[in-house]
Amino acid sequence: MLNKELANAFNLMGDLLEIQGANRFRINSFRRTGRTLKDLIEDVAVLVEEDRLLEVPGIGKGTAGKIEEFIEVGRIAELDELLGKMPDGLPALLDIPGMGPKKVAAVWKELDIEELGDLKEAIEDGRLAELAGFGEQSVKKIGEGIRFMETSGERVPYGEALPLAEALAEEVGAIDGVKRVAIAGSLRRGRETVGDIDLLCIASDGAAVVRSFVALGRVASVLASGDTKGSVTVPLGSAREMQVDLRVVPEESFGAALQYFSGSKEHNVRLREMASKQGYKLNEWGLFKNDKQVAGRTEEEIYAKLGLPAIPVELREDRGEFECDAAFIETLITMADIRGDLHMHTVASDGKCTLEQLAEAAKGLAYEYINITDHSKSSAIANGLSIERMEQQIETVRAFDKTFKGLKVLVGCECDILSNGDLDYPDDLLAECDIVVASIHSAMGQAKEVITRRTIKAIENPHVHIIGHPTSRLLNKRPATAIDVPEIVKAAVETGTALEVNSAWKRLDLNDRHVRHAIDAGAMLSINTDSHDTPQLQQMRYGVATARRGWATADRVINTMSLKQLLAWKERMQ
DNA sequence: GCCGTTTTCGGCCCGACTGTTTTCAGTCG
Repeated sequence: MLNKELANAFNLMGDLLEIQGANRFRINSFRRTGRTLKDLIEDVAVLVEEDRLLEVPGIGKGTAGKIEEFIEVGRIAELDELLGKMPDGLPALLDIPGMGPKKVAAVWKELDIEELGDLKEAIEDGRLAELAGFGEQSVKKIGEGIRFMETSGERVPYGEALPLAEALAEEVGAIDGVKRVAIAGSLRRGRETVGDIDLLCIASDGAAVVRSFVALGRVASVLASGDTKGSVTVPLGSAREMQVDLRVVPEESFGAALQYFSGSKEHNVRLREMASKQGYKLNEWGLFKNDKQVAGRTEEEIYAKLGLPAIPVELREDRGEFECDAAFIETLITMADIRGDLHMHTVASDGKCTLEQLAEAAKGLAYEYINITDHSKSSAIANGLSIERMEQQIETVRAFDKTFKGLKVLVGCECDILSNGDLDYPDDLLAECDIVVASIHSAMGQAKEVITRRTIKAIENPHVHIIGHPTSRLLNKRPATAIDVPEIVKAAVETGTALEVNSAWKRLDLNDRHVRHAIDAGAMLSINTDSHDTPQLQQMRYGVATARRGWATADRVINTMSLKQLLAWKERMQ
């Protein structure tokens, strides 16, 4: 919580300084600190206590002092001072597309605009259009920006944005003269949520392609339309809109453009700095030495010229990826490593399909095994199985497995971790299962110590193999519980219990930063779909992307093991 | 404000699009 509060404080300081027209490098520095704090898994107070704050890249004497000040007295004097100089509602105006620091400062100083409502009034009554530098077009654009901000709302989950992006990519591919289309941006990096969709294509006549793009049937409004770039909004569902950007590049620049528009911004800034130190210039058109292009057709050749391995796109967040070597990259988990899925539900509890349907669908994915995990008795809403029904389920699945060809069907359960940390089934019943997933589905509001202790108790049960969706968050719906992730990781390392990377796009739990922490600490993972219907088995790719973002290697993921290895791993645990 | 394989001072990524400008500033990614 402290990390987040501090991150917000530093970001706000950045905003306030920007409106004031302060040194932009100082502003960037505060923003970088804000981002670092948001990314931090460890409690920043622990870093302060152990005197390790200055070891964090981007945090120097100045920002460290402010962090310590905040921890000691709960305030940052400079922030208070800045806040005193301008209205509370002003920084929020920076979020409006088309409104930058200069324009926000102008409307405040010239028109006394202090918040969004004031700005809307000034648009209505024509005062804004009269302001120097704000012509009719600017006002229209700002009005549209406000409308977009109000309808787009929160960032869109990966699993919702990707199908839309794939459909759009297909439409762009059908435009005359387009040779190749790619999805770039945070969507390509596999971020759990995205703000917009970035598309890239090869074509010689950029202007013509952009004209066709902004005229596509599903386009709601056109934000920009030039010779190489078009920017539009498209509806997502009934009430929301998403921004979609298309860039058109020639074939020899495709790799450079793909690299550039895949980001992240932070990764690219570092890469360009590295290029510049080696006497190159890097931009979206290629890598240049003395104005001569030396790379750019593929991403790989750019990284190679700069003496770097081909850094996988999921790692490009400036979280240490420039230091990792090619041998490590080879070992990162891929979809091809996945041999089975260990968490799924049938009609016996709250699933929509039968055992047979799941097994057939999984066979189609060329898996070696699946694990059937219906809910336990306390999950009444999910039609959890009583002890008697669970005993019956074990017999049913075992009998089915005997006759089903081409895939091993294991029998397990998703056993509730009760509010006191006890499991919902007795040990002797759990012992009959192949793989047991234990998850929290109740009392999610417990205090940090309570819910952490509760989970550790389940981790310590020798019949539990996997902790399902450890933080219980639902993207944009329900925040994570107060659980102390470093603590449960520590316990899981000690017992050998695997932590789940739940691949359902609404969950992605553990998230990428948690995975990175778990991997660094030596924990084992299990990437599962938690499918309640056969199409959901396809969501494995979201979990694998999340695991890659957390630097997970295949040898640390239990469902990359062969069936024999998996069962041996399980025996060793006990 | 941060940082160092030219550096403890002097840098700090780079180009496209737009609008209101008559040559460029602001915004964005």
